[in-house]
Amino acid sequence: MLKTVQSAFQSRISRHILLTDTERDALSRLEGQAVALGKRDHVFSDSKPNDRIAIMRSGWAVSRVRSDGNQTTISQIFMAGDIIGLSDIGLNRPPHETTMQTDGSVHLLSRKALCDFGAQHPRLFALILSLASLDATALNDRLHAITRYSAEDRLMHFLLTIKAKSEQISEHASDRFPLPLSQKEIGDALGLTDIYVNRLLRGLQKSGQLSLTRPNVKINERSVWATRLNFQDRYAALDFSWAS
Amino acid sequence: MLKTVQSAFQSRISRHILLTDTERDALSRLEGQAVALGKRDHVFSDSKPNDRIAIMRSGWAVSRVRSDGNQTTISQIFMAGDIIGLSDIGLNRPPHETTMQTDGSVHLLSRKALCDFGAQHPRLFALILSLASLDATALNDRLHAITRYSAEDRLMHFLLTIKAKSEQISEHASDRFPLPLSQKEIGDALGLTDIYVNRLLRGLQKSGQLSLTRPNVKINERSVWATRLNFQDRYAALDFSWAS
DNA sequence: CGACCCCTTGATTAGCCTCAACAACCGTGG
DNA sequence: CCACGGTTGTTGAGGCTAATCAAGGGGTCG
Repeated sequence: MLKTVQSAFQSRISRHILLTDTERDALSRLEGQAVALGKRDHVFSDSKPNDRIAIMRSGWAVSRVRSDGNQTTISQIFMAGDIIGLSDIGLNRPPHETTMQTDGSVHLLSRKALCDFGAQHPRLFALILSLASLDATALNDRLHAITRYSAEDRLMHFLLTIKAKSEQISEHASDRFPLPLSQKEIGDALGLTDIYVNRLLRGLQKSGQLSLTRPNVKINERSVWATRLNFQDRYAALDFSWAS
Repeated sequence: MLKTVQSAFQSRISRHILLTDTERDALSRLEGQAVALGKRDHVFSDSKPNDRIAIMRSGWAVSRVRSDGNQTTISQIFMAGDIIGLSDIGLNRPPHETTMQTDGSVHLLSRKALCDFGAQHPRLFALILSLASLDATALNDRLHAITRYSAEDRLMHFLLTIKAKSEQISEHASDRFPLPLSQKEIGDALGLTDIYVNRLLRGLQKSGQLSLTRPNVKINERSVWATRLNFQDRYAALDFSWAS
C-alpha cells in the first residue's frame, strides 16, 4: 500500500494534533496540486484582485508593501507550511505583493474552499487560525522592535525571529541557518538602509557575535542576545489546549 | 413587544450582511452580558494567562507592548464593535496588555465559545474573520509608514487611519473626530517621543492643516493628505462577496 | 496644597541617512 | 571563452532628522 508523503503543511499541523485518516484526506484534498514557482515569481500581485489563499510547500516567499518611489517594506516572510493571505481575507485587492524569494512551490486554494473546510473541521480550523496568529504576533513584536530598539538591537531581534521560525520547519543542530535575503531586503524588513545593515553585520561579525557564510548565518551567543532583547519565541509558545 | 437594542458588534456586522432572526439570537447569546469598565482598567493583562476574547461594546481600548524600561509601543486601538484577542488566539499568555482608554464596556467570551459559534455559523464566522483582518491590514500599513515615512507623514497617516476607523462606528458629518490619546500615547503608536509629537502637532496647527480642540481633532485637508501619503481606507474596502 | 500628569518651548546631541566610489559576483550573450 | 551590465557588498565623509536634556506652566485628583 502506497503512503503519500505528507506536505509541509500537514507535518506542521501534525506537530500539534494527531490527525485522523479522514482529516488527513481532507487536508490533502484542500491543498490539491502544488504549483512550482521560481525565484522572483509572483504568488500574489498587489495590482490584481485576489480571493485566493496560498499554502507554502517549499521555499521562501516575501510580502512587500510599496509606496511610490523606491520605498519598500517587507511585511512578512513565509516558509514551508505557512499560510499566505489569511491576514487580508477581507480585502479584494491584496495590500502587498507576494513573491517567491527562492525557488519553491505553493498550493493555491480559494478563500471559500478554506472556509468550507473550516466549517467541516472546526478543530483543524481553530489550529490553522492559531498558527496564523503566531505570524501576526511576530509582526507585533517586530513593530515594537522597530519603534523602540536601536538599529543593532532590531537586527539581532530579526535574526532571532528568523531562526525561531525556521526551527518550526526543521530543527537545526547548530545555531546556523539560511537567510536568503540581501542586505537591502533585511533593511526593508527593519526600516534601515542597506548601507547601515552592512555596517551592523560587519560590526557583529568583527565582535564575534555572528558568523556569515552566505547565504548562511550563525548566531554565536543566542541566549545572550535573547535575554538582552527580551526575546520571546512565539512559535515555540503555541498553546492549543483551549480548543480540545 | 420589546425589541432589544442591538450591540455595536451586531450593527457592525449588519452593515455587510442581513442577519436572520436566528443569527441575531445566536450573536446575542455569544456576547452575553456586557462588563462595564473604567478608564485604565485592564481588559487583558500580559502577566496573566488568558483564553478569552473580548468584543468592545463602547469606549476605546488600547493594546501596549512593554519592554523593560519605559519603552512602550501601542500596537492596536480598539473601538466599539471591534474584537480583541483574535490575533493572538494561539498564545496562552497575551503578547501585550490591553487596557481601557476611556470608560466603556466589553463582552467577554472564551475562545472555545467563539470557535463553536463559528462552526455553527460559517457565514458569520467568515465575516468576523474578515473584519478582524482589516485591523491586521491597518497594522501593516502603519508598519510601512513607520519604517519609511518621515515623522510628520507618519502622524498624518495615523490621524487618517483613526478617522477612517472611527467612521466605521459612526459617520461624522465633518472631518472632526475624538482622539482620546495623550501626545505620549500618540508617540508610542508611531515610534516618536511625546516632545516631537507636540512639535509636529503645533506645526500642523500653525499651518492650518489641523484644528485641535481637545480631545477633538479636525483634519482640514483630508484629501490632500490622503493623496500625498497614498492613503488607503482599508475599513471602507471590505469585500465579502467571496463568501456568499 | 502638593503631587502628578500633560503640554509647551529652547538648546544640544547623536543615530542613522545620503552621497559617492569601488570591488566582487552573477547570469547572459557574443 | 571572455566581455558585459546589473545587482550586491564594502567603506568613507558629511548632513539632517528626531532624540535627549532642561525648564516651566496649567490642570486635576487626592
